Amino acid sequence: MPSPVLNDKRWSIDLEKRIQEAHTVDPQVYARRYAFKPDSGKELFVIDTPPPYPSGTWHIGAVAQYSMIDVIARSQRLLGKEVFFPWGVDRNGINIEFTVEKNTKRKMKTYDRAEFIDMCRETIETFTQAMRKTAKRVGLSCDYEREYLTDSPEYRTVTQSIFIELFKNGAIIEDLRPNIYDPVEGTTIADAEVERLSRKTRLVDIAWTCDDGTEIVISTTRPELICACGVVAVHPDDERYTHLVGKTIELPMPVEGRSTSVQVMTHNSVKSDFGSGVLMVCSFGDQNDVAVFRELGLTPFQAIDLDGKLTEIAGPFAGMKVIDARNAAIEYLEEQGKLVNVVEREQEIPVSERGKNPVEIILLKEWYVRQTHAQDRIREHLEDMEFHPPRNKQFLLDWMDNISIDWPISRRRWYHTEIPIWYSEDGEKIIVPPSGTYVQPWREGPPQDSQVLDRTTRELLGIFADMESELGRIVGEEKVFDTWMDSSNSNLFVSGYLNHPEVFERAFPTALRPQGKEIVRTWLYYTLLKSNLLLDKPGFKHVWIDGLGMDPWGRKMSKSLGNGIDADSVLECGAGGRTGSWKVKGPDKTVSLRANKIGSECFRLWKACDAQVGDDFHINPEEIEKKYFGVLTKLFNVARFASQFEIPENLDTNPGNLAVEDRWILAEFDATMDTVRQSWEKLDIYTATQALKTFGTGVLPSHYLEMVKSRLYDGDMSAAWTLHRIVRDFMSAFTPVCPFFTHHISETLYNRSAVDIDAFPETADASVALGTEGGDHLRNLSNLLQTFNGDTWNTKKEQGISLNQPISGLVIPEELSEFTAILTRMHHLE
RNA sequence: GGGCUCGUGGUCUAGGGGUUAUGAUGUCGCCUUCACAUGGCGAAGAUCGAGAGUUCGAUUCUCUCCGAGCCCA
Repeated sequence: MPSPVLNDKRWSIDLEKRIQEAHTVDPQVYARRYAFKPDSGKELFVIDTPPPYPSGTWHIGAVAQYSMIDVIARSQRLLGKEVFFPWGVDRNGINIEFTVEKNTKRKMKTYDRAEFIDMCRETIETFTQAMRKTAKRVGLSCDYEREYLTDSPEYRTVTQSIFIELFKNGAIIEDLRPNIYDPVEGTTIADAEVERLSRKTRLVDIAWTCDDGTEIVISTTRPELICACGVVAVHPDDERYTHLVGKTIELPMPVEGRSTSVQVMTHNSVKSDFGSGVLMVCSFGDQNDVAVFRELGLTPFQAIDLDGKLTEIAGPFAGMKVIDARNAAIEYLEEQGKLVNVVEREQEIPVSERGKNPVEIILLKEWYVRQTHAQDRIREHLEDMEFHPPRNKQFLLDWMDNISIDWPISRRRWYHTEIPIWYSEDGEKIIVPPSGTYVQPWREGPPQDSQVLDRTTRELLGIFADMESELGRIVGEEKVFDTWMDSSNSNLFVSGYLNHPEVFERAFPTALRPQGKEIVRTWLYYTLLKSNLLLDKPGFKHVWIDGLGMDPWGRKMSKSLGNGIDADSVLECGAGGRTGSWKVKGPDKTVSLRANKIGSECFRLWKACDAQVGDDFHINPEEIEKKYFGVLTKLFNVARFASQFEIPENLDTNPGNLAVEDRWILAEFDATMDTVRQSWEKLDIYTATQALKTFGTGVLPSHYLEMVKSRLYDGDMSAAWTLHRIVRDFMSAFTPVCPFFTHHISETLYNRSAVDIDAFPETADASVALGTEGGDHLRNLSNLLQTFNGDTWNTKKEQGISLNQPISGLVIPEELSEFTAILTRMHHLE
């Protein structure tokens, strides 16, 4: 008997790793396969890869999502597109600042700014390396040579240039507005960065006195803010207080430099059933206060400063931290006999997402991207974008419905892109660098060819070199951008904006934005906003929004729950014969999970066909192995079986003398391949993979191979041609999901790697293709054929005969008369 | 409190106004059969979360409730 060309007895993790290493060993080969070649003449397909944020370990759910982005990248190459699958790393931001602060046990602002920035860069570099290793291990076919870092001068230049562009066209403005502020980290944050935490707070009832002597009780959790009270409000329908409306009411605490009383007015937002039904409105206790101040046209007070301490209007409490001032205020009120009641209760308070610090709303002069006016236009652009799955578009629409204020983009942090502005001494003119230059105004002066603009009208006044003498002492902006200001340029950057205009022309709108649903309101929304404000275009052709990777019980993985599963442990499971085991805290008890072999190919296969895109998915290594490693084993063995038979010289040309069963399986294969091709075109990974799996582990081995085995052993070249043609094309179509597996098989058997195929395989036998009469006829017999085989196996089993023993008395159905010869031979019918 | 998802054999999952409700895994039974026992063949296993409504007909559409998750206030 001939021996198989595929040496290994079965697919293994060590084999997978060997193939993977060989795959990346030659940079030129790698580049030929995966580098972006915009001049190849093919249609461009640029993927706006989510640049991961390096922070120790990479979340396994994100790794799973990325592997699916890779499936899309590879499937688009298979369809003949020129794919740019960039590898970017998001390195700006407060996370890395926190890491350095934690490592050195020193707050950022105690450092020299330049020194701190260097420390951040060094620290993040080590994380970046680890992340790239995982990316390669899971098989991402990114163009790593063109790696971009969002903290590189090249990337930051784009951010700064876009800012200047938007400032000039009026989409970015500077204004004094109430801002959400994190006093501990000392920076403004956006709406999207606020979350809520449940904490114990004291709700205090305070007695206030009106000018007519009436005493009323007001409940509040923020007594320290009485000094910033602008108005006392009751609901217009609340008859208990009608008589008080318009009266003046005395503040129950001493204040400095402001009136000691306020008016009682009505407002619809007051909840009559909360406390006494009377509300003190302070600048600013919460977002509602902001709205009331705006609607009633009141001038806000600055009660809290940038350090989170009360200002001088707080009189005796000035200079105290908010929490100390609160305690002191309660004590004071008690002494004065104005404290009616105190209740301790659970309340959800707004905190910053990163630092978990209670946030304050304070008045600050900041930079804003105007966005409320752009919503309708963005909606129009959305019509031209295809969402996968369509229902996940709703996350975006809901968020857009809630947008009521502009986007504050300036932050008082350091490891971010600098706002590229200098101010003239009189503060009336600003200096901005020329497009394409990266500047750091906190430590350098403007380039000579910078432009001087009027700060309010944005009118161009001249060139810096000519005007330097009349500007006085120039001050560089110290503030930086919100990191989303960087991230939301990613599609522009990877498509060639500014750096490669001729590519950008063809590549924008960017072909694909793949991402998780948890960052729809930030990354996706801000990107679309930018593309709209800058170019008035939709940002993408396709938006692909995947669900989140959850623990085996469907809960979010988190350190505190102890239910995390490390990505590397899954990818390395089985390497060197080492099994994997995981201790995961379940809802009731800690569960031990075990698996012998997983690896990248099995992991990818699992993600590709375990659930449709967009749904949250449960990650359980035990199940991944149980359900999908067998699929790989099966497919490998089909190929290994085939590999022992002669491979016809010309697999591309149909020999023309095929037996009916050969033509039948080719008819079935053509239908499968048609589904696969269409699914790859629609970015439908699930359907494509399911179709391949069903064919490759089902009808092909169970029915066709059983049928033609004896012909193959007899050296029948028609059967060999059919089988090899199918195996070869199958590997090509399957390569997006399991690139190393298919690479190995196709290279070993056919001297041509499946990963190099850049045209979807053509029909092997045109006479049985989808839509032909001959093909339909054969496909219609499939069920009957498979049922007959099943019945025959069953009958043998019932009669206690082994499958290769002859059997008599079975009748082949009339419709299958064409198959009489082969079925008789297959089952040893007598 | 509001919004959006999701609830289908033990477990995971497909589907969708009329189907014997898909597939996998697990369970059980049989089979060393010349690619594969990390396998093959077969069997059992689901009142499609609960209730009401629309309909000739609902697991599918609508509503209410229950449960899970995410997001927001």
